[in-house]
Amino acid sequence: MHRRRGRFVGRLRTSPAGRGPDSVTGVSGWPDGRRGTANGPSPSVVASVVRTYTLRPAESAPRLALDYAGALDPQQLAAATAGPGATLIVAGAGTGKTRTLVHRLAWLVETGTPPEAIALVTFTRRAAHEMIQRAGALLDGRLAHVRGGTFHSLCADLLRRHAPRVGLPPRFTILDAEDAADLLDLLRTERRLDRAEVRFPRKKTLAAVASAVAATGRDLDDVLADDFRSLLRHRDTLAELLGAYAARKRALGMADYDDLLTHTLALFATHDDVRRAEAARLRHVLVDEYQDVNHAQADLVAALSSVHGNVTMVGDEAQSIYGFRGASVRHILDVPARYPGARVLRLERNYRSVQPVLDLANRVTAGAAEGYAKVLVAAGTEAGEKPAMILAPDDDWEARFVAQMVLERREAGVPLARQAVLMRASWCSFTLEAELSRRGIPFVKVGGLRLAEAAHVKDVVAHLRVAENAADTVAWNRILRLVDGVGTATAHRLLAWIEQASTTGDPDGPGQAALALRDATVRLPARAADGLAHLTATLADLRASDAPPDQQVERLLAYYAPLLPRLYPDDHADRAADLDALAAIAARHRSRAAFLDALALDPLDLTAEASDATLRDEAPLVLSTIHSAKGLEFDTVFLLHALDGVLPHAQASRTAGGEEEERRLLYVAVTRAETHLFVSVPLVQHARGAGAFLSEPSRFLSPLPEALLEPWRLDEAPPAPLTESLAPPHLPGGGG
DNA sequence: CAGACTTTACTTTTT
DNA sequence: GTAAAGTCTG
Repeated sequence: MHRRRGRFVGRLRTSPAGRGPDSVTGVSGWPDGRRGTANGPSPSVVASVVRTYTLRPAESAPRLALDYAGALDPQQLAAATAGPGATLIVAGAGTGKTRTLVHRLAWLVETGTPPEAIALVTFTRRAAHEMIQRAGALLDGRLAHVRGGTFHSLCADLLRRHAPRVGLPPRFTILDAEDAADLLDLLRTERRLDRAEVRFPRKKTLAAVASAVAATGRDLDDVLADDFRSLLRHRDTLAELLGAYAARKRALGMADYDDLLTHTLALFATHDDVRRAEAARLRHVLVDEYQDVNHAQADLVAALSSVHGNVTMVGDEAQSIYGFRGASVRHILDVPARYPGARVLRLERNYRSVQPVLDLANRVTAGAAEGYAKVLVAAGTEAGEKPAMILAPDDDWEARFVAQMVLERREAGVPLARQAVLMRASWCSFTLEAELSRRGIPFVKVGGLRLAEAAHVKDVVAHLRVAENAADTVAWNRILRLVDGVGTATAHRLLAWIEQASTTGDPDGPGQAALALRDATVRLPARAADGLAHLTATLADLRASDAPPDQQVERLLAYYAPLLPRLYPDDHADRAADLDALAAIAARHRSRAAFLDALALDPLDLTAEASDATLRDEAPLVLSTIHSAKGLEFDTVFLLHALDGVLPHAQASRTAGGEEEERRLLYVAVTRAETHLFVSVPLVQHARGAGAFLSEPSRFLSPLPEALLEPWRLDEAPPAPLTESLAPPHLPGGGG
């Protein structure tokens, strides 16, 4: 296909002035008269045929398995079948973005792009899987070989193949956010900053600063001036500390999440042959949720598409909600400048929601400081019900209302899995979770604390990591402290020695001496001798083992499980059960290294496992943070705790643009709903200490737009504990 | 010096 | 209600 790129005709609309929602700028991205040949054979194919040959009408050749025009509306069709070059698809909420992308995948493959030469880049592995699965259903099997994954997993794969070129061992460790903070804490302590006279920022803050620098490409001074004003006084100390952090990670073969991106960029910058080879493997790059890319990710997209120049970016600047992670809408707005000649197509018809839901969504964005031109209009004709604002006395009432309404909707024919409860922060659903359990309503919780982040799981994983990379002092630090008789002092002495042993030459291979703590010059407490011997024997077994990962976990548990009662006296039994589940998950991976990568890059793997039991029963209700619900849709949506201070979060107004991002978050939540939306406000919040305080509804919803959001008051007899189980469910008073 | 115990300060979203 | 930092005891 060597058709000339379409002229840049469409443009991003960022101000309310201008064309109405009906304008079809998307289709006009095709130069006039070109549309009819979109699917036709390319001139080069025709030229290679020697015999005289009569072309069939362009519409029917080449024969495509799918009826794209029948399955898509004109804007979607233009997007799915756009020609080569750069294409930006601006897809408003609910406009069939996934449908369009899936058809685009199919179309690319049908028109000759090998599936394995297509990269589908998303922010969560779940999104990639879902899309490839849906595409697979369209074009049986052929799309399974599309390379789908997150930016981070893509970079991790690439770096494993080229690690030495950026100064990393091939078995480098991937540090998750907590590990990164732990390493920074180690450096902080080494420098005695914990005893400094002026309070020095804590490890989490340090990690946030480091990440802001890496993800946004700004220098430390700018980051401090913009986002961490209070830390300006520590500027020099921070600069030194961050330098040491980078050096230490490199010396010990560790990479944090941001390093995966920036090392890949550095690899491309210093090894142009690698960039060319990698980019040449990809005939087409598709990026979902482009409004949420950060500086490094935008550069990666450009690099990965730098040979063939075929890149499709999909996004909606009204749904940008990852500013805290370095994302900026600037990148999506800059696409026309960065990719001269890029097509900008728009999807504007909302197929998801009934109009009353969209009216509320439009109202939320109407109050934005920056105007959004988007006015969502429902494509369907179903009238729909007005969203409800539940004025609940407190979160106990809120929980009972939601549980009851969930059951009511279920009776009305909406399966649990088609309903979702969304919240700003993970804790907002604690009361509801108890209520759901009490009523036997199965649910899965997405987002928030994960099993992979639980202390006992991290303990086990740390052992595997040491077996994989004996220089991984973050993991060493963790597992040494688990040994009875080893505390901070001994651990630090050992760590220093391990670092030295693993960075200097080692005749038995890197880290062997460290692994066995052999020849350690460190004085060890006699009490710890047994424990350490047991530990090193276990590690040596693991190190030498190429048994499947689940067997390695079993071997490890023989050592670790007996420690549980001492480490976690209160709930060691529950934790032991988690670890059995972990072994089962390990069985799904082909090697220890693959298992460790998956754990670092795709922690959702574990929560999915936890839900297996409930899946056998009935597909469960979905509880999710708004962030994790991005891209999903549900018949019925409940939004919990729509309170000022929660949404917008009290902390959000501290950074520039923080509050506007919270508004977009509310917009994302509202636009997940297809037919029914319940926004609830527990008016009395229980304070942590004694007492309670009155809260206000979210400022984005006040004054309460009663024309768009119908107030409901709950009316219910107080539960009578003794007869509760006999009483039929009592309906809350509807209508206000 | 390890580890239990006490006090104090926070408490978002995720790869 | 938790996590980090500080205090005490064997």
